[in-house]
Amino acid sequence: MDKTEIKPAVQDSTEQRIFEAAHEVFTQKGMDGAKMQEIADRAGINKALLHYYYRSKEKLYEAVVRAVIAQAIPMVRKVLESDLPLEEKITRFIDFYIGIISKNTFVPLFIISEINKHPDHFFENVLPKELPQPQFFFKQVDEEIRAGKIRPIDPRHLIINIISLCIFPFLGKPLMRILLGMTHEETKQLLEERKN
Amino acid sequence: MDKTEIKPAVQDSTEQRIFEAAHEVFTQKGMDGAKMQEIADRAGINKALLHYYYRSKEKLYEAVVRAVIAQAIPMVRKVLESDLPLEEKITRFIDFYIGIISKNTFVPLFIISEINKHPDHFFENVLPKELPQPQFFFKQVDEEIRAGKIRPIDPRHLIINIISLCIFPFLGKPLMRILLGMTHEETKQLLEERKN
DNA sequence: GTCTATATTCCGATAGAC
DNA sequence: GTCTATCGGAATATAGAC
Repeated sequence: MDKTEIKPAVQDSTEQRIFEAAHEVFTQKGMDGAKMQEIADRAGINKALLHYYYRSKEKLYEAVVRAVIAQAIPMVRKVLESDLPLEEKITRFIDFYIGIISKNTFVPLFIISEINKHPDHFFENVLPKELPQPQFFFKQVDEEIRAGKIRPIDPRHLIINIISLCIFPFLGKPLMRILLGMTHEETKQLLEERKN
Repeated sequence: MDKTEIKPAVQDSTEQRIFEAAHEVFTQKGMDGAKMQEIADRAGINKALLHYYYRSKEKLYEAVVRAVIAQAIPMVRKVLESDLPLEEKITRFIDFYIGIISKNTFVPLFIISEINKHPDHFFENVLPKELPQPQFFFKQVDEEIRAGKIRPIDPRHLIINIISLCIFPFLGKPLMRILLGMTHEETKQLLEERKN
């Protein structure tokens, strides 16, 4: 028991706190909008420490992006690669996904935005080793179509449809609120309802 | 014919060129990512001139936002307020919308992103005088449900669904391309197909 | 490891000549 | 109206004391 350092998964080390603060700020404001000062403030430490742990803003950003991607990929794989029956699979995915995203509203917009603005960061540096394999999902859809269980559809469109209907309502929440003239409460409730 | 200045709608004045350059840069990079230098470069003029025509970066940004909103609002009104039969209305909207957005990929993401990052700019300064009125649309949907023409659905969800399915595929295009392992060409073709 | 102070870079904005 | 040159502030990054 004389380890000099305990290394539990959840540790309140400075590095950890910095990372969490950076995660918040970057996902909400993007690479350009994020300021090192704000990150330092939220972490309750000094600007200089940011550079001590992560050499530069860019490196810190990369760490966050990597974490965000690492969290997102398994969710997608889960849909594409599990061998549950299609409908069940989709239902589960939607439940699971809407749960996550409700608590983490900024992440999807962050991913989409930053891919557009800084494609290099995503594709040169932070690309995950193992991309999801959609082939299995394609095959499954084809089978269910042949069995007459679902109407004929290009499986890629099906995926896009599902993802669109799950993600966009959250992305566009503020916009919709204005268009439909709703209060925050109504908006929140409406999104809850969508699990149908 | 001795007017000192001709004032056609499409004029290649410096102010016009600045605005167009600003429109490109702001919609692609957002308020924070956009740099005055880049706007000047694209307009083929000097940084100082930007300030001559538009006093500040913020003012220039506002001008762009105003234009973007002014262009977007009528599109939404068209769906919500015209008195075509519902299905026809939706079909037309989709055609029309996908046409526009294909040429103007960045605008929707710009709107959604900037609303999240700078709500003040959108809601304090640039709010359009006249918001679309969804009530008419709601009523129409109700009627068609009662007539048994469409299955029962909260009209707000219907709107959200339509918009999601139209907009998100473009927002998420780069993401989808990676997930599904497609080439640019395949992606483009897939989006074309979606008018179904 | 953590801080203060300072260097460095970048960018929006202004002054002033033409 | 348009340019060059420069100011001033903000933000990233480093030096160095503790």
